[in-house]
Amino acid sequence: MAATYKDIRRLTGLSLSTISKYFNGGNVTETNRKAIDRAAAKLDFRVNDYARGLKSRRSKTIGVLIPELNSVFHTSIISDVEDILRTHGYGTIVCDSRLDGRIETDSLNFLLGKMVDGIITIPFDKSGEHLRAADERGVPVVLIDRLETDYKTDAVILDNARAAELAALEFVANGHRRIAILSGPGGIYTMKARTGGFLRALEKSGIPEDPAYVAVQEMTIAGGYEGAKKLLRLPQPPTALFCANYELTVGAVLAVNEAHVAVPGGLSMIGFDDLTLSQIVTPRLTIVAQPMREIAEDAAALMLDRLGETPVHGVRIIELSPRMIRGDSVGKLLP
Amino acid sequence: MAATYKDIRRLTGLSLSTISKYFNGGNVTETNRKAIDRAAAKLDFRVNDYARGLKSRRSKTIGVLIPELNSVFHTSIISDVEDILRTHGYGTIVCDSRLDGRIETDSLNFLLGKMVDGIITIPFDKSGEHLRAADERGVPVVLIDRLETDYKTDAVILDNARAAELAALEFVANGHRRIAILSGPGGIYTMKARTGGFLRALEKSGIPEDPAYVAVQEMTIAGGYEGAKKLLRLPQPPTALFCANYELTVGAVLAVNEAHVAVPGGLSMIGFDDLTLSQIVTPRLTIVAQPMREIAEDAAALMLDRLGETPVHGVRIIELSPRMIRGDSVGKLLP
DNA sequence: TGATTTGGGCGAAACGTTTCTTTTTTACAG
DNA sequence: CTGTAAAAAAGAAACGTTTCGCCCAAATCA
Repeated sequence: MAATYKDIRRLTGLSLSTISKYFNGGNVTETNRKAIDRAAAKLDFRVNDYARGLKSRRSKTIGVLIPELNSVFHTSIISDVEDILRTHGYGTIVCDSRLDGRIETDSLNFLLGKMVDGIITIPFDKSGEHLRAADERGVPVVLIDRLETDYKTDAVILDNARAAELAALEFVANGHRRIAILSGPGGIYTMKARTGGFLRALEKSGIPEDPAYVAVQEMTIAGGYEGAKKLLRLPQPPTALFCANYELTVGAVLAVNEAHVAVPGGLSMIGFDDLTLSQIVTPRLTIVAQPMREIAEDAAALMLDRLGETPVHGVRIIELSPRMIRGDSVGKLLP
Repeated sequence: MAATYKDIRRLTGLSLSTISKYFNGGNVTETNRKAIDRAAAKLDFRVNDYARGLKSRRSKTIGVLIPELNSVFHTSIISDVEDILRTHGYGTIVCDSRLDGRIETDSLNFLLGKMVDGIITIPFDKSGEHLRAADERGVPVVLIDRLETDYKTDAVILDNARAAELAALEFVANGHRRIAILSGPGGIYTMKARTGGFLRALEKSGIPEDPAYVAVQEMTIAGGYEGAKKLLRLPQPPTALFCANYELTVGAVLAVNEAHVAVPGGLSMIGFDDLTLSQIVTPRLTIVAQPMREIAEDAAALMLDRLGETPVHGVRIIELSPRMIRGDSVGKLLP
């Protein structure tokens, strides 16, 4: 049976309010502090979060809602966010929506039921309608990676167009003209922005859009593999390939390796996200990297701000800049 | 402001107990059912989990504690477990211990504070000491993938020795003698069991242990990559390589591809876990597979059993059998 | 030294449910 | 119709905290 304040009162003779004050960081005389500590240790006491949450309407917990647990980018960011929030005394509850809008709504409500103080999410639903429930309850929401069409709130995102542009310009600067992009469904915020930015950059460089060089696949390793295979099989295969996210990059690398296409001799490649793969593959992959640590830090900071005493006005959207990390996977094409 | 039973009482004239009964699946007259439904909809009412948890000491929530979010095997299993529990009315809270024993203990206490009804964990700490806290609170624990040395409780694990044996025998049957294993630290339950099983099987087949052919690395893609490189650089490189987990397999495939070693011509390979990679790589990888869905189902079932009315006696450990999925990555070595 | 501030301590009333007990209604057999 | 058993509704007391207003003693000031 779990111990309560009453048990501590029994052992110390102090009042419940004093005990409560102590466990909430209030001031208590040295004598009482020791007495409570001793009693708590003896009883293996732990504050009952439910009673506390019921009364105070705060849980010191942040809900984290992401589309799937199987995306390395997502889980990396989330892990960092967790670490930061932990140092500020906040626990985190992670839910994944399994790429299902209904589950996403359910999970959000589950989190609200758990009285989370805030919600950090990489949204899946394209409208953000489900997030209104948080709003109505006064629970702040911070978006990561993607904006919603109908729901405006704090967010930290990448300058996706710029990221894709970096890749496009690198290819162009090296003399490439047959440049392909391997991307995800246009319904996904990031994919749309990256594909758009990529094609616009090419166009500005005088390379018209060629639909054959735009491969759209599921954002999975398998999708990347399929997409790359398809591009390689074209009668006029591209000389350069940009992969618009991490999973697509991994899949493409596998396909290219397997087809014994030399990189960069036979194909120049630029991947996405500075995660394991790009760090170990040879030749070292040139990648467009997101400042992942910074994303996590900014998201956590936005949330902690909202949770602070002083009210924050308006909506703050932080757009971070990508940077290119040059490896040896882009070759110069002689005219 | 969130609505409460009292608001529903105001709209329906019913008593709190009737309303409570209804929201807990009790019987209520048709008229009242409708009235409550209408009021709840109008008020956007949702039961307050904290009040409910405080009173009933149950949360309809299962805590899930895993070492890291970045392991595909872990997150796949967890996703399945979540799905199953969801259909039984249980929510899940996922925590990861970031491969840190102290965080693991903290997270466990966090979960207990959230009044989880049970804990499903892939433990990281080798003793399981931290799990006693759950015991003391009467919260059932189910282990997945790994057993603990000092804490006995329900678990579902793989017959790891058998899994490794399958691989070893396959190599032997194809005439291989220079057989290597790429494994993880001996401190990890699964790695120890797999390495042990592998070496014992070889020994029984008359192939003595050769330390040079046992590569121990961190269980990451980078670790697998390093380990495989090292093995390939040996003066007498192995003709066959078994990778003892998924991340190691991915890393090894990358290294082998990159070194332009033909599979199975130059090296026969057997990987671990039936996840994306093995499904898409060419030549199709022979793998030792865990019945992942079954693991998830059994773990969920063990937990639901403990949560049921009828008390369950003793400790149940389910050991599942691995199976081999033959691809084209193991070649016959002529004598 | 008496008046005033300061701050720890106390008691009691919530918070929104569940649950046990008691009362009322309903259904139905006699 | 009446009497009775069963079902449904009502009433009231928790659950373990936080928080508000108040009291008191010690410290500070004039």
